[in-house]
Amino acid sequence: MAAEDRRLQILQVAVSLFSQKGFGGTTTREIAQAAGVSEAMVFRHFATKQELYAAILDHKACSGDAMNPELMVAAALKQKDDRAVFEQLALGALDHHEFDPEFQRLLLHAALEGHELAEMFFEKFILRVYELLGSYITERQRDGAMREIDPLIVVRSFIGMIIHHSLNNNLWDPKRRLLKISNEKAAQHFTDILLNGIS
Amino acid sequence: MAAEDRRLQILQVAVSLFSQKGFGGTTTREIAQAAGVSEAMVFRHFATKQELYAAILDHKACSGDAMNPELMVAAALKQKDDRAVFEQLALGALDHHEFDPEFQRLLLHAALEGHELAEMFFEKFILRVYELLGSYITERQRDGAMREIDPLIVVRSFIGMIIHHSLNNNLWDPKRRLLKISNEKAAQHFTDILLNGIS
DNA sequence: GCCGGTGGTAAGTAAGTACTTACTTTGGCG
DNA sequence: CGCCAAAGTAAGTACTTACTTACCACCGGC
Repeated sequence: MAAEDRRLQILQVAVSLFSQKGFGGTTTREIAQAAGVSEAMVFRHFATKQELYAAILDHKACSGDAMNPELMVAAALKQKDDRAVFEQLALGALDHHEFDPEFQRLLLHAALEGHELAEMFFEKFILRVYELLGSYITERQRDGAMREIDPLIVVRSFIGMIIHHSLNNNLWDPKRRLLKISNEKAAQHFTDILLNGIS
Repeated sequence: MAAEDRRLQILQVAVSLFSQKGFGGTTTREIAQAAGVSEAMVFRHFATKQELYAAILDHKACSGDAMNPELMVAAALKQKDDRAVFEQLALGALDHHEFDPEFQRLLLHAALEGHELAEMFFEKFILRVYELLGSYITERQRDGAMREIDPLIVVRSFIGMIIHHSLNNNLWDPKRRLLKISNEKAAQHFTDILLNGIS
């Protein structure tokens, strides 16, 4: 097997294990076993367990497709289509979290363990979403389309609905005992409540 | 030192460590050291590390003061004072999470690790909040005070705002770089957005 | 005064743990 | 073919881990 492929395979196997059991809860032997190689191979590709962990977070958080909020709603932003802006953003996030639940778990583990890449994700993504949405809301307030209220509180409310909904689906209630609803409907209703709430 | 006191002391020290570094990331030696005793004392009071962990989750999640949502808003519920119902609930949760940030971290760790007590917390608390708020909203919809919309979605939206705000403050943004706001103001604004959103 | 139980420890043990070393297999190329 | 580097491994090493054992010191009551 080619080195590059093996490296990627180990990485993917490790993603799954780390997301399930965290950094401290996963052993290098488990990773090697799951990849079907000896431990020595793991350490040939990643000098230390930490380096493997960092490579994973890097791979997941940075080489992102849905990691660019501006692109996702650029059209709606220009048209000042409030509903489209919020609904598309919500749907994008919900779909991403449903398609790749490991991502959210990994990120949570990293944040709880205080890994620097969790902070990096915060700065490179969350901060930008707040800025993007915040300034859009400010603009719409000046237009008279939304009432006066701290835009950051609005953003927090909206992001809260979305993230918490994903967290519920992925972590607390994977069987959907509390609430079973499509991402489309969720995005629509969250947007509905928010836009009504600040109009 | 009396046995009961020592037990409690070890428990509290372990709470702090587990909440910081999780189950796998905390060693029994660290716990003993932090409590100022030998490891043997830890194992005299708790047969295994697992048992200590379970005792902690039990202690935190069950012997709860703010663990009874009905009591907190009983008066407001009877008076059908919507604003008071939601605002008091929000403020109670926000204050609790601010006063005891370890609780949220511990719970998250437990949920990520798939500990049974996380599920128990879900059933004994979250489920009940959904039922309580859900049925209240249904009632108010019949009264014509709120528009027709799945009450569970409303509950999820509101809980989402609250939990995500606490999670932000405790985990992602302890320095409050994104949003610095008192719990009172947060509870007020979240309630504001929600009630306007569903009126 | 000494005795038993309670609170406490120093010094283990066996089974991991991350990581290494010294060695074997394999596949592609002149 | 013969060669050799890259892919791969078995069997370590040094250390940590959860958990034990065998032993001490205090102290109230007879």
